[in-house]
Amino acid sequence: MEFLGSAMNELCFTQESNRRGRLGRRKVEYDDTREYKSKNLHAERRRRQKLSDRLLALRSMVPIITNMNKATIIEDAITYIQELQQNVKLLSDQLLEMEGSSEEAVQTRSDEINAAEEMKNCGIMEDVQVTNIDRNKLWIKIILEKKRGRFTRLIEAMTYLGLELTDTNVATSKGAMLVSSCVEGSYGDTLTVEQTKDLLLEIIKSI
Amino acid sequence: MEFLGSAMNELCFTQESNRRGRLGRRKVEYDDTREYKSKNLHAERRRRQKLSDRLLALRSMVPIITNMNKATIIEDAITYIQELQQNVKLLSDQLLEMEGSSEEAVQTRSDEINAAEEMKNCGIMEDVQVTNIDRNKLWIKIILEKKRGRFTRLIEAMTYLGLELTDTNVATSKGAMLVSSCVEGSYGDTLTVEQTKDLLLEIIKSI
DNA sequence: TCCTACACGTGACAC
DNA sequence: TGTGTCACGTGTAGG
Repeated sequence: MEFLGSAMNELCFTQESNRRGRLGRRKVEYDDTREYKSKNLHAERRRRQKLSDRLLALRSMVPIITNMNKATIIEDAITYIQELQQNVKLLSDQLLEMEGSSEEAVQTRSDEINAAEEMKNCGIMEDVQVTNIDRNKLWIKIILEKKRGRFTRLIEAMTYLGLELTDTNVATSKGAMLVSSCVEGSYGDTLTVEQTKDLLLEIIKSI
Repeated sequence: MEFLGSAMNELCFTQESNRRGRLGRRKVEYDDTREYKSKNLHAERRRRQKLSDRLLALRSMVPIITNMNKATIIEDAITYIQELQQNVKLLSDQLLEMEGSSEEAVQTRSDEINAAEEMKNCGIMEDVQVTNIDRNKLWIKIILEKKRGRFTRLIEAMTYLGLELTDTNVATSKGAMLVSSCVEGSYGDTLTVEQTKDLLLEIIKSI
């Protein structure tokens, strides 16, 4: 049973010291003139080169390399994979938690969509009416989609834009919200019907 | 220059065919009786075993293995790492987007906290008053912390629990919300002052 | 000099 | 039959 023949003594070594780290160096140049015992020499050479290339590629994927050794490259790759897996787990958990906490918001939005549909199904349209009921006093009636916090935003906007509400009534039904109120100018300003109606339309569009 | 001496012909091969896949097989048993030319034989054996172990560990980390080859193991590990990196990027992007969209909610909560503090600083306390103004008609006054959507929830709860609101007035100031309303039983039921006050306190506690 | 890590060619298998 | 993969012992370069 023969193994590792003695014909290898003639192998030619050439000292190329163009080392790239420790891996990937080429110490020996192949001598195509001499005869080899094994026929699978080229296949083995290809196999070695392929494995070396893969290892090099793996090294390029891993950010932190402690050593250039083959074994350490694989070891670093393993720790990097573990790190990535943990990262993925952490992120997905965090994402799941966030989705759980924002479930309420999603529910709210779905409620609002349902409210809008119900409102349209019942033939109720958004509407603004303004009537002069006294000197410097207007009576307004607003019909709008019921959305969470929309009444508060409406009151805030009206107050901010100089409409003082003296008596306000709110009713909600079939996905719609009806607001009727007596308003006057915050600083005793006289309000025209057209002016106020345009103002209210602007407010409703923005909230 | 000597290379690969002929003394290796005596190497003993034993045919163990307990193959685990293709990697990790032990075809050759070491013969400690014979003499070896190289002194670094054991070191080389250790190095080979270590590298093989690392490769085995790497294989165990990667879920999908197309082949048991050394090169393919590394290749699969590379693709797995790329997959994991892409996964991390996707998840972190999604998380960032979610945080951005939930910024509004955080702002709302901070507003509510500020409102509650402002309200307490002004010496305003939550309060419920119920007065009988007519047969089957009560006048109620509620002071409570202003929170987004709380008025809507209040009206919904009152309606659901059998309180019909006939005339309602809402004012917000200094982080507080004042609701005054005339109420009667939804189905003509008579309401007592105590009953209604307890009901309102329950509602406010839960919204 | 010693030690570590590497590439080499080779025989043995497996498909 | 041939092609591909593996482990082996070895020589050598660099520390």
